[in-house]
Amino acid sequence: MQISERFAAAVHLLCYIHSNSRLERVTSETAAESVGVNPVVVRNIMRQLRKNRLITVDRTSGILLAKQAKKISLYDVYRAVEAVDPDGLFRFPASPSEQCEIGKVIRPVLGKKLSAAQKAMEKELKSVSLEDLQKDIRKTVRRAEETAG
Amino acid sequence: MQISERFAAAVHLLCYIHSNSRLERVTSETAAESVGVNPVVVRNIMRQLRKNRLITVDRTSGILLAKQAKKISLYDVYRAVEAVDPDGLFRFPASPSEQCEIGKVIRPVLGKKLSAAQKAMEKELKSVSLEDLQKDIRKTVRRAEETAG
DNA sequence: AGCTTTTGTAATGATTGCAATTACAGTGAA
DNA sequence: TTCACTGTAATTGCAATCATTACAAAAGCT
Repeated sequence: MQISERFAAAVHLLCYIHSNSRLERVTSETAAESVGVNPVVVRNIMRQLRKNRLITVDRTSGILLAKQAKKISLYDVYRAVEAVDPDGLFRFPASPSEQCEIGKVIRPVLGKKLSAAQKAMEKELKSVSLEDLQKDIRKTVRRAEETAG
Repeated sequence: MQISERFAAAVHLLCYIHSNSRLERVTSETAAESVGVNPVVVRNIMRQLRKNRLITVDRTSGILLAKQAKKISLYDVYRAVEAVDPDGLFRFPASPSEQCEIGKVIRPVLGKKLSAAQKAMEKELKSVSLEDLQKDIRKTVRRAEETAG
């Protein structure tokens, strides 16, 4: 099982906006080309990012970040695109036996442990900003150029 | 998105085996009833747990844990039932643009951050044993009985 | 004002993955 | 040998994801 690529696509999209919006007009077409998905997918992601005030979409300037890159965390994006279900990351069988001691209480007991695990993952996402990513991207590009050259 | 209920079902199954296998014969039928899934689902989970040496299945004694409950972690179960894809928890768009600076490097750069997040989640799963769960279950049952009077 | 570009959104379809279920062969205990 | 289970394959139904088509609405440009 995997978390929908919509999340990674949204992060890619935001990085793309961040590094390109000053140089050229960013549209759902150009972004879709970079991310490698359909333009309509980009527009749907854009809707979620806009609703969560991570980007602004404007006729003249195109698509822009709505905040500083260092103020946008991976977690913000993850929440905006609803990467995981509101019921939590881990799914449970719908109807364990009410007769069985285990069945009666497993859900809250195990649920507590699993939600701690989910929170640990989300805490990591909170610790990474778009700016951090952008720095790593530049570093990686530079290193690749040195190796090639 | 959510992680397959097969994982939670496997944990439930192991708890059920742990608390019942001394008292009565545990079969895929009785276990399926407790967990609330089809017996074939239980047998398929059993196959994975057996392959990973977490349970033994024996004609006379029925289904038993293969190790002490304190030596089985949620992570062991999570791995055994292949709760997440070998490619990792987070999915990526298949073909980002090779022309674009971002597209060229986003995958490894973002991948590193996301795999750190996944690892944080898994670390939490490693910290919880079946025995821990069993204790919480007993505690919860006891508390419910007290409240009921 | 009229044309053009792009966004916003709905609808459809293909693909995939999950879980339920049916079916049946194999195995060992009684 | 009979019976009760396990082991496993095959199928079906269903839900989620993503691609794609289609088109109305908005807003720039001439």
